[in-house]
Amino acid sequence: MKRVKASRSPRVSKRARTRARLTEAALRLMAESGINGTSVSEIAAEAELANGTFYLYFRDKSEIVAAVCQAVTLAMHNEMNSVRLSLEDGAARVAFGTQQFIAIAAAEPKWGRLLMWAFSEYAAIKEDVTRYMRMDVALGVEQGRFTEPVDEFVIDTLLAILRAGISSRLDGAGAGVGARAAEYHLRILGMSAAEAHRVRVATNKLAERRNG
Amino acid sequence: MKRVKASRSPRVSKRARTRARLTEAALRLMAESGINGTSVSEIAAEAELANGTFYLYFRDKSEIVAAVCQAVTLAMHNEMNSVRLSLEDGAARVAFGTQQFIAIAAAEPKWGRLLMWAFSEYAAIKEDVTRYMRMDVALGVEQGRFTEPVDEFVIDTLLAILRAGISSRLDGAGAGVGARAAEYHLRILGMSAAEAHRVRVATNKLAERRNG
Amino acid sequence: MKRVKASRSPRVSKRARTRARLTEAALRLMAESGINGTSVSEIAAEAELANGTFYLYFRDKSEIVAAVCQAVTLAMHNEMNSVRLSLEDGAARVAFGTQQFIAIAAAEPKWGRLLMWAFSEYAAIKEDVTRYMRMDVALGVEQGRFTEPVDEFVIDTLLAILRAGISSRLDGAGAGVGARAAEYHLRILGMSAAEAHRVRVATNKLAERRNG
Amino acid sequence: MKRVKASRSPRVSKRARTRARLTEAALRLMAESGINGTSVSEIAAEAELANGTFYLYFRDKSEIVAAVCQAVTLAMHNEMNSVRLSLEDGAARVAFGTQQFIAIAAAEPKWGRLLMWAFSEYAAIKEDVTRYMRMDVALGVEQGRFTEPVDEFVIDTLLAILRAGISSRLDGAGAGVGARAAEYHLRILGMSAAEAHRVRVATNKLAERRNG
DNA sequence: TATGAATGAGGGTTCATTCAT
DNA sequence: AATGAATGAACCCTCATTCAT
Repeated sequence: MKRVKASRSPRVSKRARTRARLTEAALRLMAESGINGTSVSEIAAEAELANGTFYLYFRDKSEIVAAVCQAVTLAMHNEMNSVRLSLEDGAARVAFGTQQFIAIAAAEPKWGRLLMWAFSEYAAIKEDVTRYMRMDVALGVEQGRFTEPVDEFVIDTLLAILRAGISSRLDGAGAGVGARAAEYHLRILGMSAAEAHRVRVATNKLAERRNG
Repeated sequence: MKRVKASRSPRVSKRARTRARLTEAALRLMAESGINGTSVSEIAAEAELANGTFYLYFRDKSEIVAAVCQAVTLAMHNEMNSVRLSLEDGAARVAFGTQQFIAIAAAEPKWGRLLMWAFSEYAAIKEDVTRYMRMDVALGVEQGRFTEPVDEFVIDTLLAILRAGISSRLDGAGAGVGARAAEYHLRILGMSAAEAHRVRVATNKLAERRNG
Repeated sequence: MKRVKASRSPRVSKRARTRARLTEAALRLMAESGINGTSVSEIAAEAELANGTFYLYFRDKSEIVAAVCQAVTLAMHNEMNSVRLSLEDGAARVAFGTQQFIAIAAAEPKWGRLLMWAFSEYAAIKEDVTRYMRMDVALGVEQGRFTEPVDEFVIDTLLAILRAGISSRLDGAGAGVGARAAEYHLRILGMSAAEAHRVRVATNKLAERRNG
Repeated sequence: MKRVKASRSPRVSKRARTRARLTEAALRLMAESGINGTSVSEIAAEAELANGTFYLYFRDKSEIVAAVCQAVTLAMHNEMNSVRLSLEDGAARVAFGTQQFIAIAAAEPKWGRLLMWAFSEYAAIKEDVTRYMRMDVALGVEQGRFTEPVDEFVIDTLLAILRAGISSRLDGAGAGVGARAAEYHLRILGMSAAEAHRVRVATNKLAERRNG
């Protein structure tokens, strides 16, 4: 099981460790039961801390929600960054990022499920998730790979598709869904279905080589 | 002794009027604060009724949620049906339906906002909303207008885009968003951006003629 | 199924018939779910009457409880009176009455169950049930059949045993329980176990003859 | 960090004290108004605590009911155990136990009244109360003191008599009722009235000697 | 006589948050 | 830094009873 914040190394202060325990506890519970479905007391209990201790680390419940969501998206970005940033083609980056993001959410369902809840119950998640997406799309636009003028609504659409992909996979759909979401992203950005398919397949091969 | 038509306002029974008052109150409040964010007492108060009266009309809170959501989607479908069903081309129907659905949600923001909340907090809404969508897509597929194989994930994707469109408009985006969402739908279903654009524009002209 | 108040004969006014419908409905429901577990609205619904109609026949809920309990105990007394009153020996009457009361409660479980609830939730039932008991015991005392001085506590004890007997039978115990309760009654009143047994057996034979 | 013994009143933890306050409040109120007739809010108020505090100590209302009933029956058993267990004759034990149980219920009317309600509204009380009774009866049977075959119905009958005895005393009857209930128990178990009387009187003398 | 809509107090329960220790 | 007891408002829901028609 991956930890959002690992390392009990002496480097990390006790305060930070306790905070991490709370964050991890919250992640476990919120992935299971949703954000509104998880109470502060439950989080404290899961972290083996007293009720009131929670408030020494977070001003209120919303603050830990933000922390958990940031931690998760950060971890997911980190997982995909090394390969993703090595791709020079913006279209390839978009394709890879989408696929990978969904794959990670499926491989680490706690993260995926938390995201799903967060999309519903914590609006600010949008910023965290779209950060990488905006960069890749902007790169592709700059490179003339996309014909669609890029604005907020395009990003919203891409995000909506990403979300649908994660949801599908968590409900049991196969990995193909990730590939399709990637192609849909490219189509939204103006590529034809055929072109999008070609890019996505090529990206996969490239990514495998970099990964292996 | 039941009276068939004896009340001062013979059109609607008192029971029906009170029920409507509750449903409308619920719609107003839920559009504003969400489904979970609206309490039964608030609904009763907004309808100027006593707390317990609510339960003479709905078995529990979930029942009024269902009632409100169905009422809204039904109303929206009715608003768009006459023109939509007159279109013979499946692609045109998809384009028109999407655009129109978003337009209605924007014109009647209570409805739109309720839908947004329902997407998050009332899973069953999906069935109500996708009903027309499935029909139009199926028609287009039958007519060979779409190349994308249609399965649950495609529908989920279309729904996600629809949702993004409504959300954008409620946040102040202009009517162009509806048109774009329509084109995105067609792109997802396999059409190129250019083709999608052509179909959508043609559909709009046709629809205007039918409407006026 | 026996009716507490039968006869829809023209003799009986409509008012009385409606009242009876409410009483019977209440009996059915209260036997099933207890007195506190049965709401006024449920009673009205079961009687196919409107909610408010109830209050045209009973001042409040407690009044129908009393009515139902009286009706049931009256019916039970009537069922056993013809044979019981023909017995001249007070001890025989006690034995027969006890046995018969339990037998009736078992044969008409609605009645039995109502009584069990009433014992718990409607103190006044005691008067209704002990009426016959007091008479029979007094007769036996007068005849010198019982040595135990009779006071309220003896009656309470006999009632408690009767109740235990009904409860047992409703829980599935066989008819033997009624016979034993009868003997226990006689023992409480001062007879030895052997004597009590003899009287009870003789009474049974006698009663059968009168019955057949 | 848990402190083993640091509070100003080291004897009992604050938690235990608050729990006791709730239990005692519940006992007071339930003795007065019955179990169903006592609300959680009333208990909290009587204990001078906030409504929600109750749920830090009991999962739900049923839990405090069980706790109160167990506490009462346990206390009553403890009060009578030292003498009762010193009696070697099963019949004496039954006689003493019954008398004593009723005497305690009368001396501590809160306990008695709670029991009366519990008999009606909390079925599980039967097990708690009959525990000692079953042991004593079994002992007497083993010793050949009782001729009545012992089964569930006999126990139910004994319990019913015990209950009648407590009820009588709470309604103002004198201590004689306890003695009579004891004799009735023996009669039910097969002893003649005279024998039962003898045993009971002898037991009383013995018990007084042990007590004094 | 009958209806049935309406009331509103009260029930059990949850939970984010505070605070004395 | 940590505890955990305590708070109290809010939530959903039930029901005996009233009243205009």
